[in-house]
Amino acid sequence: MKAPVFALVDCQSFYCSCESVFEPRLWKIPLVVLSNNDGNVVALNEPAKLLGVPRGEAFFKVRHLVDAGKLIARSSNYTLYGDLSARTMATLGCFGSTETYSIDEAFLDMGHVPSKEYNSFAEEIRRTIQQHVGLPVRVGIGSTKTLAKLANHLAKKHAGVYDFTAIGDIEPILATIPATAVWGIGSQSGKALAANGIDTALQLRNADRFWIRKRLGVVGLRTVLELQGISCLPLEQCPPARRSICVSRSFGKPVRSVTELKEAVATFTAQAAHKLRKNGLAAGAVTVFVSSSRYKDNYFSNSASFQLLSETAHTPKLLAPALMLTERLWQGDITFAKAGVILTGLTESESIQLNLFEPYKSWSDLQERQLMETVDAVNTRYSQGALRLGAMGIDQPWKTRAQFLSPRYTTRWTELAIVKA
DNA sequence: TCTGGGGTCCTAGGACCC
DNA sequence: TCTGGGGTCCTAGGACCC
Repeated sequence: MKAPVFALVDCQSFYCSCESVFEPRLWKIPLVVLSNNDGNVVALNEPAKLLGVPRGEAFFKVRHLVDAGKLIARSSNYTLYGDLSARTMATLGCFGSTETYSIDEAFLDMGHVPSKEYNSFAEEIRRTIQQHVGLPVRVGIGSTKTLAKLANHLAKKHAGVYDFTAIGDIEPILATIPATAVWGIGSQSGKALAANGIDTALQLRNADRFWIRKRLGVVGLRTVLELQGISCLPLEQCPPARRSICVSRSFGKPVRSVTELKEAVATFTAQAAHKLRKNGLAAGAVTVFVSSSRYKDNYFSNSASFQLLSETAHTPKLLAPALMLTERLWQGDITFAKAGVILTGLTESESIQLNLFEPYKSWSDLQERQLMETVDAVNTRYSQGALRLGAMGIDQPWKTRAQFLSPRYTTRWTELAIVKA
């Protein structure tokens, strides 16, 4: 069998690029995209990096640059990014078998491409995605996923394409890369490695396997083997079933009343239930978590779960326990900054096990489904929350800030870009 | 004043079983 | 005082990813 070869294709400064596709002046000027609640900087384009803004910086610390006209900020517009991501993945799918790894990255099986053509193939991918979607992508190629990821990292400094398989001896290159730049080596593992004199990707590749196994577990061992060119992670073409669905938000302003906390949890529950139905799933348990601000003294966080009698995707059936849990978690002396809802115990909604102790009423099950289908259809047609439960509130004073939101150019007729000629 | 969200996997430890 | 071996399942917490 032919040894595998992987490409890792990722979009350059994905969120910023999505914003720039529909507002081309942004390609050339410093741009940042903010997290939910306009909290911190999650993406920067090249000009913004040159300005010295660090990723993850709290927005209020760089706000003066925006006020001075030196920096443009956008709230995150996940509707837009999700749609451009889907278009990018669809285009990439024309080049071979793919595994979507994140909103802006995918692995591609290169097995069917003659090795002499890797480079031109990668260039063709870049040209095509640029033409079809308008997004710049980079391609890294390697004999394992970990090496392909590392090659992609190098592609940032090599005109967009980097191919490890074209290089006879990669050791001198690995010696220039910090171990923490390797996929799977985070800050904690990085510390453990550094304490044992392992600072570079080359040292990691040559580290003692038994020590790695003991210190970093099987995941760490796999990383080392992959660096050695031994492929341990196959291309996953069918993503495994989701195990959980989570909707959580920081509040736009502090929440002190149980009414507001319940409104927020009700809203998150409805959103999570909508996601559930979109995926054809039903949930067996609901978890609610709440917390105060991490950045203040007396940080408080707590969570509680409720096991349902049988799996459901019916919003009111998920809402009742969620609200009950919220009342239990609320404390009068706490200022809440964030809450969330997690649905677990997910199963395909077509294969729900009936519960022996719960009355079975097929007509009401059918009615419930039809009701939810109608609600989803109305909300898709108009906007999420157009049709909602009273428990979600009207004014929603706690709702997330998004002061710099761009239009949903590709998914709303009313928000289409207008071209003046 | 203002500091994100949504996932997965692994491991260790406890409960429980024969 | 001495007190087996092996397995499963569940959960909480940690680490990682983007």
